[in-house]
Amino acid sequence: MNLKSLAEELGLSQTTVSRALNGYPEVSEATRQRVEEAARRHNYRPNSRAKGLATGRAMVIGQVIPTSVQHEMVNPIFGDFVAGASMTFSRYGYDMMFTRVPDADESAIYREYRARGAVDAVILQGPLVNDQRIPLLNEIGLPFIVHGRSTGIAEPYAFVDVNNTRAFQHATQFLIDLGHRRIALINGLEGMDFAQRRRAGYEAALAAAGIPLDPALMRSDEMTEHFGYRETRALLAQDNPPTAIMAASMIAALGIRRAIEEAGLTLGRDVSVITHDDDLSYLKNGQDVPIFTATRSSVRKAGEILAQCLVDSINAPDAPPQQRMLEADLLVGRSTGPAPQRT
Amino acid sequence: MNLKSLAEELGLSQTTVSRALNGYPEVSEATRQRVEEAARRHNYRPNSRAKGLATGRAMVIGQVIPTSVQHEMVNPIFGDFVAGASMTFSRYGYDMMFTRVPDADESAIYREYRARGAVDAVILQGPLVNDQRIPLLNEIGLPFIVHGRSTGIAEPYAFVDVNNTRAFQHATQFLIDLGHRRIALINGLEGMDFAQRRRAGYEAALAAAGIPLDPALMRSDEMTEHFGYRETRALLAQDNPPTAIMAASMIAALGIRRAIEEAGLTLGRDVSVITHDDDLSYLKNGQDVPIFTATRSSVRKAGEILAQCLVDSINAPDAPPQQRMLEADLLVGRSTGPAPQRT
DNA sequence: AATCAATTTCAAAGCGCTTTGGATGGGCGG
DNA sequence: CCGCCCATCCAAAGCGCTTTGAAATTGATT
Repeated sequence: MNLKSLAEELGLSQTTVSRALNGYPEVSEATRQRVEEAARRHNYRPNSRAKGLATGRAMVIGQVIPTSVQHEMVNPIFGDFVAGASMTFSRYGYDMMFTRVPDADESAIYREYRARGAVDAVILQGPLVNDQRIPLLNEIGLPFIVHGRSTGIAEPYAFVDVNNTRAFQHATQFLIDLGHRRIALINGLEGMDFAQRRRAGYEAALAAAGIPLDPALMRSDEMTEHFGYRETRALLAQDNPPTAIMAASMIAALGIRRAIEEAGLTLGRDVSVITHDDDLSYLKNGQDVPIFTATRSSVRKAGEILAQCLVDSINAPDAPPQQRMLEADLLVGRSTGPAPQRT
Repeated sequence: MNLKSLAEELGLSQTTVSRALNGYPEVSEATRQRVEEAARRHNYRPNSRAKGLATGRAMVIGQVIPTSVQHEMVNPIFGDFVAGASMTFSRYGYDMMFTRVPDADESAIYREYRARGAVDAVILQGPLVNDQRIPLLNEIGLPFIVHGRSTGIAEPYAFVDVNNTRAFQHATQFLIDLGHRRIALINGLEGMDFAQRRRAGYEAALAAAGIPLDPALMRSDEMTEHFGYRETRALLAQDNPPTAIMAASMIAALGIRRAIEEAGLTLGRDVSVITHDDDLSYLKNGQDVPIFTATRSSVRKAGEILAQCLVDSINAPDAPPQQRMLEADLLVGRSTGPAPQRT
């Protein structure tokens, strides 16, 4: 069923039927009713491509699937983020489209998106420090919003980010208040902007307490279970092992816990751990009482908010870019306790 | 840059330029070179919507984001599956599109996809036993392929699935050979087809060994860390606790391990665990030696294969539906050992 | 009854591409 | 030198929608 046959059946012109369905005022209420009824009866939906061609809008948001270059790892937050964003987008009639290419040459994808008119805007995931994708997108004129931020980019851009610095500063402070002095940081990849900010928060808290930084306590890599395990094992084998660990993700924290227990130590007593928790649906931090003390910020909610910002900015292209900061909650669970007394 | 201006600049007709770029024979090699050079120079790409409108093909594959109805949980395999599938699709010029709606009324989405002509085919995730989405898709004439299978559906349909029954039968057999007699099953949701098949494999192995089924050892629910933890805790508190556990997912297995260690027991010595491992990029089962003995089958590879099958079937619509079975490997790790002697 | 404005409807153009059904011209055999 | 065929190119239609500009209808006003 297309517009033409629907119009013929109703004895109306395509114009009138189109206007009736799109809520234009210049069509009588009686006619509108009649058209809507017929459309419903035939389950009529305007053809996406034809509509897009006529309006010049794709009603599609693009996203390059965020994989780390190193191990081709898909970002574990991907599913939940998309679930959140997609919820909002579908309410406004947008579809989400994903692309992944072998060479991870993202700039080529963006240029292609633009040239093909495939999308109205894109979401930029996993921003690096001084991420050159941002000037690129501005240059080619493809509207976008960043999930996260990029230190070192001067030009304005829209983003939704968690206040990582503050979250990690508070959390580290919390450990210091518990008497910890040897606090390790198991962080994400150095190049990632969020990792820099978390480290900054960690460092700020230590500095405020007059605790000198110890590079031997700071590790960063891709946030896998194995990374958390490996580094914790190494940390605990040191001469002067940490009594507490700040971790950048739940998944790494699982490995941290494994290493702690394997060493015959008890989480929250011998070693305290605070992790960032993206509140992933498949990896809840315990049921009622959190397993880990955590800085929590729902990535799904971030997706919803980001989608809303993007829709708004598409509808008001001349408005300045929206910038939203989300605060993480510090949830106290069973993985933290007072620093053990030196014997 | 569009076809028209490109043609004007070259002093050719749109027809010729279009043919040159699409590899038709009725254009001289010299002209083709000239056209291709100009297209490259201007970074010309045909507008997706215009091309789709003219050809009647969307070059888009749809997928409803697989969330469990119960807890709105996004399937943790989502990211890796998409990464795999998207790889293949992009090679053939297909984009992937995702939709998620509040009410999870998938049938409405499929009807809409069809009516809008938004996609050429869809991927069906997480099939249930006797999944009614399959007859629905056949009825509305939307090409599709199932990731998994659906017991009880008589009509033919295309699928790519892991041989879950055999995998779990072998794994259970492996435990039996190690002397285990009390083997628990921590399975996915009952309604899921894969859960039924895994249970069938488990039951078959027990039956073959003459071990009676004990319903007290069989649990099923959404495969979260907490579920694994909770049920293992309960199992270990029983009068006659299991000496081994078959688990349906790595994430559940993490909770199982937590419960075992919390009970002061040792994984692989006091309690053996075998889990299914989808080989998720962010949750590798150890580095060199697997942490868990596991039935492994890469969901990313499944995505690649499934995408290939779907592309093939789109290109040969009259061929019978493709059905691919993947075998899981049994990887022996450190989570299994001989059954402890009763004292 | 005639006029005018407002309301309602419509025909046709246009979005950017593919594809059908010619048109054009050069090379070849007769 | 003529006619035919093949290689090469093109004009125009069509995909299904929106939107412009104009026409038809209605009702109120003189």
